Parts: sequence; C-alpha cells; structure tokens
Amino acid sequence: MAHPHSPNQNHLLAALPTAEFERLAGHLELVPLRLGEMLYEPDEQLQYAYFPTTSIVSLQYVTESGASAETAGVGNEGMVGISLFMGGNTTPSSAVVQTAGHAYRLGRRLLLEEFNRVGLMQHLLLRYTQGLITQMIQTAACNRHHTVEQQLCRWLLLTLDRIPSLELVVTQELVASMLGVRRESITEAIGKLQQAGFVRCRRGHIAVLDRSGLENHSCECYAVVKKELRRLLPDEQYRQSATL
Amino acid sequence: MAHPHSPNQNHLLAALPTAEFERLAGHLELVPLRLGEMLYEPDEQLQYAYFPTTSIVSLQYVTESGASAETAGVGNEGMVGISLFMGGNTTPSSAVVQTAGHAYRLGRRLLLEEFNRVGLMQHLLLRYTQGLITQMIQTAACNRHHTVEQQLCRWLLLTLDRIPSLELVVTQELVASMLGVRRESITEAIGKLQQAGFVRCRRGHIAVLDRSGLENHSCECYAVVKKELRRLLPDEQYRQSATL
DNA sequence: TTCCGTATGTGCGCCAGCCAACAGAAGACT
DNA sequence: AGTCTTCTGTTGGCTGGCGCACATACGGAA
Repeated sequence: MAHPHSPNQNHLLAALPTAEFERLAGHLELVPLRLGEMLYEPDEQLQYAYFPTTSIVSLQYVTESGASAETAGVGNEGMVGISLFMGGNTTPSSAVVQTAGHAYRLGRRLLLEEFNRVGLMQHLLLRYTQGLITQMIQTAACNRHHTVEQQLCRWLLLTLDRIPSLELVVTQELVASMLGVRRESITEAIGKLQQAGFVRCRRGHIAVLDRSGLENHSCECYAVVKKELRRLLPDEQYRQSATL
Repeated sequence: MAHPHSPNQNHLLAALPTAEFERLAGHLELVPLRLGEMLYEPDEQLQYAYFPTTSIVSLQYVTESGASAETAGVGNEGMVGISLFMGGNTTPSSAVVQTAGHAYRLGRRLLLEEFNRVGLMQHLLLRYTQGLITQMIQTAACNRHHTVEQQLCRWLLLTLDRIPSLELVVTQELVASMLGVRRESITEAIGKLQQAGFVRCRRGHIAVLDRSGLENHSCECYAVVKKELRRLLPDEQYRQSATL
C-alpha cells in the first residue's frame, strides 16, 4: 500500500464496465504532472489523453498580448484532450497543470479505438464533454458579470472539489493568472475572505476553514456547474451499480 | 423558384452523403424563426434540433439577476441542440433567435438515431461541437480581456459571416444584451465605428461598409474562431467533393 | 400628415479593476 | 546563521464600463 495509485481514482475510468476497463488497463501509463507543466500548446497535435487522479489541469486561452484566462478545469472527474475524439485533434487553447499530482495517460490511437467502439466509454466521454461545455459557458458569463471576489470563491470551491485535502497549494500569482486578473486583485479579494474567516493563507498555501461561507460568497456559477456535473457524471461507485 | 428554401442551405445538412441526407430529408420541417423567439430555456427537455438556413440563433446564459451573455452563435454552419446527442438533453443556458429567418428542425429521436448510426453525421456533429467549444472559449477570454469596441467588431463580423447581405437587422439594445453590456456602451462604440467609416446605422439596422476595417479593429478572437471553424467544418460544396 | 412608441444620443457621477512601483517577509538553500 | 529568491501586502493615480436620467429623433400606424 506504499503507492495507492489506481486508475479507479479517476471517475471516468472507474465508471467503465469491467470488460472495457480491462481492455484499457494495460495501456494506461501513470505519469507525474509537475506544477506549471504544459500538457499541450495551441494548435499542437495531441498524442495522449490524460485522466487526472490527484492532479488538476487547467484549460486556458492565452491572448496575443500574453494575458491568460482559464475556461475550465479538469480533475479526477474528467479527461484532458477531448479534441482527440471530437475532431480536429488540436485546439487554439492550452492545458496547464494547476495542481501537481498524477494522471494516467492513454495513447491517441487507443483512445480513439475505444471511443469508436461506441460502448460506455463513448457515452461517458460525450457526457463529460457536455459538462466541460457547461463550465465554459459559466466562465464566460462569470467573466462578464461577476466580481473578482465572487469568481475567486467559485474557483476555490471547484478546486477544492478536486482534491482530497482542505488546503490548496497555489500562489496568489497563479490564481490570478487562472482567473485572468492582476495578482493584486487576488491579494485584496483573498484578504477579505481571510478577514471573514473563510480561509487562511500561508505563502503558497490557501487553507479553507469555512466551506459554506465560501459558497455563500460565491456567485451562482459554482452551484450551476456543480449541479450539472453531478447530473451528467458518474460518481466513484458507478461501476458496481452500473446497469446501462 | 418563389421560395428557394432548401435544407442544403445549412452546411451540415449539405455535407451529408446522398444516402444519409435522403434518410433525413422527409423528416426535416421548415420553420420560420421570429426575432427574440426562445428555442429552449434553461433545463428544459429539448424536443427538436434546429438547422438554421437564413436565421441566426444565440446561445446565452442568463444570470440570476437577469443579466445575459452570449457564449456562441449558430447560423447556417451549424445546429442548435447539441445536448441532444452529447448527453443530458438539457443545459443551464438558453437559445434565442438573434436574426429572424428560417431553419429546418428534426425531431429528437430521429436525430439520435442518425447520430448513433456512426456515419458521417456523427462525425460532422462532433466536429461542429468542437467548433462551438472554440467559440465559447474565445468568448470567455474576450469577455475578460478585450474592450467593448473590440468585442463589438468580433460580433458584427461573426454575424456578417452568417447572413447573405451586408446589413444586419438588430437594435443596439439587442446587441448590448448579446454582449452582456449596457446599451449606452454599444451606442458609444458603434459611434466610433461609424466615425471611422466602417459602418452606417439606421434605426434597427447596421450596414457594414468596410469589412476589413472592422477586422483590423477587432480583437484576435474573430480570426481565431473563423480559422477554427474553417478548419473543422465543411463548406457548401462538400457533398460533391466528399470522398471520406 | 400627424402621432406615438421605440431606438438612439449625451451627460454626469461612481467604482471595480488596471498599471506601476515598492516594502516587508517567508521560506529555501548554503 | 546569513543570504537570496520569490511571494505577499500596500499605496496612488487612471480609466473603462456601469447606473441613472434625460433629450431627441426615427419611422410605422392611423
């Protein structure tokens, strides 16, 4: 039990029926993802799909002037690299590791083969993609209408849902680049959250003390995304109860 | 030749091989779409997929406080109702007619049957969905980083690409609600464009005089979306040249 | 032609978030 | 212990876009 890594830590993989899972299992390769690592760059041909277990990957677009904006995050509920099966094989955006950890990766060809068998895998991946789309829509609306403080709450909560602990390991600088705002704006916003007793910060760490406080301070976007992901996606126990 | 309506005016339908097209043709129903009509509301079970020919439909999210934000548009290059085949059947966002015109609609079940035959239709729809995703990503980034004037240019250009004429029939009020900004901001921005000689406005009409002027004034987002749609999607002549 | 609903133009104060420039301070590394 | 990097807190000025309250003018219907 020294390394309790298992593909089952990823909810999509865990939801596969035994037959489909075993077909893939031998080809899944555990890889460590370092903070800041770029899984793919704009318009670059993808070679692997990544199924995060303990890591979180951020899908973001970087403007010509160098500003960035996250459009969705991927944790153990999902997969990085949907354009492999959606078509086109590339996207104008990039994927960056936002929380270090591990992921299982699967070669392009094998993923496609499995997708094209039109089994549960295809079904799951399409539903998951629908969830991703919801995140993107919500991010767009949130960027337009909500304050940095609200957006920060949303982001903290979504990240929290993807890690086992209550402490995020990120610098304010990094959070700022995810939300596409200035670092100072994050400092100010997180100062307020800290004053309210919702979080406590150390250098490079944000500990969440009062989750429901954050939820109340957040805009509706967190709840909308969360509800939709729950509706669309399997939870961890899926395989046992799968009947489809 | 009184009513030259034809499903072929929609690029997705036009791209289908003859066999697949004829299977659907009898079930496609031509419907007029009036300005402002809502094709679906949040969390409402969809019954039809719509393939616009001369109309444009806007996918938007409306916040709890009533503010709206467009995340992508659908014209004769695409289809409204992707959640029918992606999974879930509903979305938290809505679809509103942004430019009056016509569309062909197809019942839910027939669309699904065709999608699940895993022919060119599935392939096309998935590629199209990838294009939609690109639009959403770009909208999110654009909302974050670009000025209203730039966004207006992007929006005008994208709309222009979906209609045959050079004159848009929209009020500034409507444009404002699409972009999720105040009407006054649009008035100001469009005033500048008019001064620069790129457009000319009448009540409820915006005539584009200098397209490349708009392109220069626009942010990169228009070009990124356009390029990606061109890469992913068939053009009108696809059926003749299709070999796949 | 007149009338009137609706679209458009403008002015004002306001504020969130931007840009730039530092000062302190925590923690990693010797 | 000391040093140095990098992260965090704070300041002040600036501006894009918001909210509100009007004045105006278009153009369809009577």
